[in-house]
Amino acid sequence: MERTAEHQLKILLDGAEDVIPGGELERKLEACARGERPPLRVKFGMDPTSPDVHLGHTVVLRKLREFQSFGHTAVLIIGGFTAQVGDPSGRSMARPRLTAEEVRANAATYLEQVGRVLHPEPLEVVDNTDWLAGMGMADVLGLAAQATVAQMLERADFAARYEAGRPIAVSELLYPLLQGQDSVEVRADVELGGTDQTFNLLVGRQLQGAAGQDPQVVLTMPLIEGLDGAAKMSKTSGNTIGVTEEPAEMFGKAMRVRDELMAKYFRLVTDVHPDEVDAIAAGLADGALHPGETKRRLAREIVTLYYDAEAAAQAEERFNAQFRERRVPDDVPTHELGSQPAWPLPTLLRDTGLAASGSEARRLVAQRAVRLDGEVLTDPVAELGRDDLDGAVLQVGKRKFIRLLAP
RNA sequence: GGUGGGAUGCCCGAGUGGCCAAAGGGAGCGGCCUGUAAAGUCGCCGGCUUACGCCUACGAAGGUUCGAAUCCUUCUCCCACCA
Repeated sequence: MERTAEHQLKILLDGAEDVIPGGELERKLEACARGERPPLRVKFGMDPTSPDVHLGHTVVLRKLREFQSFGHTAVLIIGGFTAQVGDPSGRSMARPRLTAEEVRANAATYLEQVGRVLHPEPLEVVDNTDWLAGMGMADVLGLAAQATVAQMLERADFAARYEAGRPIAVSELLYPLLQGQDSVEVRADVELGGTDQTFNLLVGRQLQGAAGQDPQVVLTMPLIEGLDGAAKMSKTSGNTIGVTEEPAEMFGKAMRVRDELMAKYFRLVTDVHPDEVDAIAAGLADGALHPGETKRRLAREIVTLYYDAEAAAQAEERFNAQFRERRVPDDVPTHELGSQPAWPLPTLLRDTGLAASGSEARRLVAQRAVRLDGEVLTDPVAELGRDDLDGAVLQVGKRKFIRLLAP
């Protein structure tokens, strides 16, 4: 066990939203430090429904990683069973039910991506299909008897829907219990989750207590807003920065983070030391730090985390060239022209994917958004000959470029 | 089981026979501004077409009508209230 319990606690609580019950984590850490108990088993569960890991996920994953750094065991639970049954949560009653095959494939992709954040060990990966799939009706009823309807209705999500008269499937009431059962099965000492998971995590405590186990400590992390600055980062909101995105893409997206969220991003998704994050926040507040430059730092930190400092520097250079100096980047994707002698502009825009349809292409031209080698094209019906096009860069808006090549 | 309400473009939501490719808002896209932030501002926002215009579209299928998102019939799905 590395470092003192006190030191661990300070790091582990940094950025956290809530620890329940207060003081309990400290006691467990101290017991470990004194060698009275083995390293903590820290649980984190995910549904393998969408395997794209983004910075929102990393807020919790990075916290899990910190536990690993202190020698504690990360217990990653793949919700294979849940994914196959189909979680009818929220409005999306049509949540996909995945087959065992899809679950396996998603889980593999997911693990590969999670591996970019977590340490390879100490790490346990388990699938809750192993214990949930085999439960009989009697087991289920026994589990269901451990919580009351009134208790379930306290969950914010359920309460709001019940109040509004919107449907709540009976099966939904069981989900928190299944998740709690996971905690019992893996004998979790701590469970991590976003603040929206608080209720479910607490159910785990309850079930563990009933099973005679020492209930897990619940440690919740804040939800981080996505690039739109409004909704929490999620694939459905389309406001994510994915951990597998290319450096340039990652850097560019990071530059779109709202000013007000910068400090939060520094704190939750980068390795910048907490004390320095405080300094950055203060600098931004009193104007000592330039927001644009600070955001460049943020973008660098993020890219460095998933690639390296060199990739980050390149991404920044490219970014500056493109947006500060308005130069055409030199590594733009190419498009092979066909064999005909000339192309109508709308057709060209559509074929290259720069416009979704001919109609949109015409609109873009009318709005002076289309350039060929930097020259604005204004004639929506222009016929462009292959000699004019070969090697030229076709551009739409500020950030879409295609280099045209004749065969 | 009974009664009533509803299904409109990516989302929300107006529209109860022609002026409806369908108000308004949001999202999105583009111009200006700029730090690819926010805010602001102007424009676009079903498809095909240089254009005239044509096609597809208001849950599904039929029907009435010169003409239907709007009326009728059947069907599917959702919701509320009562039991």
